[in-house]
Amino acid sequence: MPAPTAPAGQGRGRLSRERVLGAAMSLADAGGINALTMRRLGQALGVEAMSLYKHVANKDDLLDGMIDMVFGEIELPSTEDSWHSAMQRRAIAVRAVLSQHRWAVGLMESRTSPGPATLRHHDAVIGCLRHAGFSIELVAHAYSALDSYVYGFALQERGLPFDTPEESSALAQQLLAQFPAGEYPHLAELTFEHILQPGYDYSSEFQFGLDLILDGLDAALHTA
Amino acid sequence: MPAPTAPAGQGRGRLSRERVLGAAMSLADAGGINALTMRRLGQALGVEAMSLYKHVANKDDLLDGMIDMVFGEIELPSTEDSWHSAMQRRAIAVRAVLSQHRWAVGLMESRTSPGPATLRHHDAVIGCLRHAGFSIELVAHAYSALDSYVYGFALQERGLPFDTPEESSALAQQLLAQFPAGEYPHLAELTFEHILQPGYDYSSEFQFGLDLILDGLDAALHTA
DNA sequence: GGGGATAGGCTTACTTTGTAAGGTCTACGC
DNA sequence: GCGTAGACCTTACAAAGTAAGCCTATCCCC
Repeated sequence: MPAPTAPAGQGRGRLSRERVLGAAMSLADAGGINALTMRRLGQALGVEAMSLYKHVANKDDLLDGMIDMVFGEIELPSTEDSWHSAMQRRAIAVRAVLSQHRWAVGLMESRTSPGPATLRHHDAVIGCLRHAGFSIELVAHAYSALDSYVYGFALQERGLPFDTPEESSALAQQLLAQFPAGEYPHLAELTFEHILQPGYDYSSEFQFGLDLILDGLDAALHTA
Repeated sequence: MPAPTAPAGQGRGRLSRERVLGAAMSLADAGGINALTMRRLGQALGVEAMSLYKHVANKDDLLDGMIDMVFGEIELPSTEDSWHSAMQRRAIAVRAVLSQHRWAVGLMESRTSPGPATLRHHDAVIGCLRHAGFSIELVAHAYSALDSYVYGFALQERGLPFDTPEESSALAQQLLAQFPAGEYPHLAELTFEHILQPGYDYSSEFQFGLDLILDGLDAALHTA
């Protein structure tokens, strides 16, 4: 009686897998993956925790769905660009998405049942490289190298204590101050003379390594 | 009265931070990070869970200690080799350690208080590169690129459902069989014609990407 | 040697988590 | 009108981390 018909609008309407996944992502984005509990998720949706189980099988299924949604946010590489720029754009897009959803990198590991968006994504990337003349073997090499780098970079970025360079450098300074003078000279040098310099931003390191890999693949493609 | 003096031998003697950390690593190695609970850890040491708190501040501290122990297992790069082979050896060593302690990659992220072994390790790597003539900036580039790759690779490796190629391929086959024929043609091609081929082993992909990065650094060093 | 301090281990108990089992209510087809 | 199905709720339990406080053996100083 209170609820009219709730024509699938925005707010209080019926639950659905999509709404559950979306709310779960918001929660995790805001408070980290540990802030995502079934009870809190229910609360965010105005519902009891157990009601969620009508829409996801269990928490693992929820996490699987979230990962697939993350992949869904990544634009598929087009086969119209050169493979080089397509892969560059994709790498940047993946990193962007992973740094927006910091919880995602840590999950990729254990989830072993890829969803449709994930599979579509992989298929498109492989297709792009095959299109450009990569042998199957070289595709495997390339994909492994690129993804390892991108995921690893995201992992490191997420390890940083805070988001802005200012906060980060404050923390590094405090950390360095703690350990015995002269104990780690090279680490200290790098920190003081580079990382703590104004304007340093770890995220700008991404491009360097990416170019290394892309250029190397270029060479491999042409000598093959 | 029952315990004689227990002269710090091997088994039932007193606890210590080292013994606790060691047992925690064994538990995590054997059953994954989720198998590591304070109660089970206590049980493994013949002790109640709460007793552990005399030796570690809390579970986070325990995890920090474990990570530092992992770093402690990695041989420090010597400055006697060429930087190229020293970095190659180090990368391989890191990967080996991370694949022996699969739980470790997933933790690196969130831990932000490095222990002494970790700091020593970083210092030695940076020192090795500086010794070889890398500018501070290039050291930062190089370290970021190498570690991103190594960690990312370890992350992907750990995502694989099972350890042996046989198990893995069985699973891939089963997975592929599930999705609609022709839906993901490139992914299917790569899987059937490469990954499922006898003798394929993902771990051998490591070297390819590593060489890409090392060779690229070589070039960067010489053009600088 | 005696006495008190200390440290390492134990007991108990509370909170938070995922989720199993089953109840209730609402809407809709006959 | 009534029964059936699906969505949501209530209750309950096991497992986790850990706070608080107890118990006892060891060790140190007089």
